[in-house]
Amino acid sequence: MARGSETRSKIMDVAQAAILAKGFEATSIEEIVAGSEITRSGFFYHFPDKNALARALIERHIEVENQLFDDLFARAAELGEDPLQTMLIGLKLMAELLDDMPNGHPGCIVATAAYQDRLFNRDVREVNKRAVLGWRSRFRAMFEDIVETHEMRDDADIDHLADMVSAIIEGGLILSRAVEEPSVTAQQVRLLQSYVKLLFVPKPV
Amino acid sequence: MARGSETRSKIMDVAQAAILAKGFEATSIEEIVAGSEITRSGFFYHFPDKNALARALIERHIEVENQLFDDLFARAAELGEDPLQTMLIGLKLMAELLDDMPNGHPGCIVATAAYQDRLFNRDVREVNKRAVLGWRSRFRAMFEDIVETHEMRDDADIDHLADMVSAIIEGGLILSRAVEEPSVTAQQVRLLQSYVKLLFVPKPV
DNA sequence: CAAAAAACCGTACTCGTGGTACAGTGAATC
DNA sequence: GATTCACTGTACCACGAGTACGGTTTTTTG
Repeated sequence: MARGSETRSKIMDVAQAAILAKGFEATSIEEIVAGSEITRSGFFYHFPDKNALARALIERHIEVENQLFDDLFARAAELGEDPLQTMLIGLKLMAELLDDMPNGHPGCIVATAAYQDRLFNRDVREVNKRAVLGWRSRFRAMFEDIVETHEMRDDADIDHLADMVSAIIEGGLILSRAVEEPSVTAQQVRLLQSYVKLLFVPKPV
Repeated sequence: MARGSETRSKIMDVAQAAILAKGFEATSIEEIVAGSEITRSGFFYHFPDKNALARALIERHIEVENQLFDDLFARAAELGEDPLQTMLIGLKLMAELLDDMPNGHPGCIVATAAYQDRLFNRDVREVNKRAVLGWRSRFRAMFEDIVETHEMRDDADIDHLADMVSAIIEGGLILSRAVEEPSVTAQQVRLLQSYVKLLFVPKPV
């Protein structure tokens, strides 16, 4: 990695840790600078302002998370025999992954952005929106595969089902933070798994 | 209402509207003051600092929401024949209520607080925590009634089920904000209703 | 190897916002 | 009539974001 992008990502690492722990506004540039072995000038050389930092962080976060989901559901597809099983296994793996993070999930930057509308500019909110729509189409595709081969016991819209995965995770993260119980998110994902299990009729063996 | 508490609640009204639209940090005291026909000094007469405002808002919000839930599920209990039906009707009513808010739900202050840990002091976070635990015990009581008379098709923890109501709502609110689709929250509540319907075996008529 | 570009450092300054201090004022209350 | 409540007005401090800009050190490149 070139020298420039190396310090850039170092800044982002430090910023991300601080922001997830204390929130975006509560994290000062001074503080980020101190932890990154760089000066204020150096920071503003890489990012025109704090918004640019936020945007970069969200974009990186999305990439990492997408990769993680890719791997997770690829593994699930290996283990599962059909789309429904793959989804069920995938959700179980997700819950386990969430459990393995003793301090709770690092937290979703996307949610932070959603609740601070005007603090971030249009740009950042657009990136955020695209991320959520990305998840929707990802899970929608999976549910489409399922409905092709499995009957539904209740009529649920597929787009809404796809959104439910995101909603449960985001909602779980909020609860776990509010109540200070890291396990909550994983529990919610397991309930979602239970719903999917009940909603679709398994293929006869 | 006495003169003092009148301006106090006026400040809170203005602040709440602004905060839900733009976020806590993005709303300046100057701005609140301008919309409340009061001076800066007047603001600080009522609230020692911004944190006190946040705390007062959360507390008031919880009261209003609790009252709303009380009414909603009281109505549902009138319409339903047993605990399960009451819950299913209650969730439907909730979805309708969410739908009737054309600009989407005003948004949950609780979530804002959850994602800005250090911005608020311990006090505010405690209030927030109590609110979430309050919802948990509320819905837990309802689910306890249900399991007494209905069999479960999958084993789900009752506390987790109770949390799911909050999680779905909070998660739905985040998604709807991020994607700018006000209908998302209600859709998620309907899916939760679908889950509850599938999870419990209805009483034979 | 020299020139140019990239990646910084230092200092100094502006501006908005939260918060403090405190003296003063009009209206209600005791 | 004195006191308290609910404010107003002014002045002031601290801190963080952001700008401006000149200087310095690495890297890269011709």
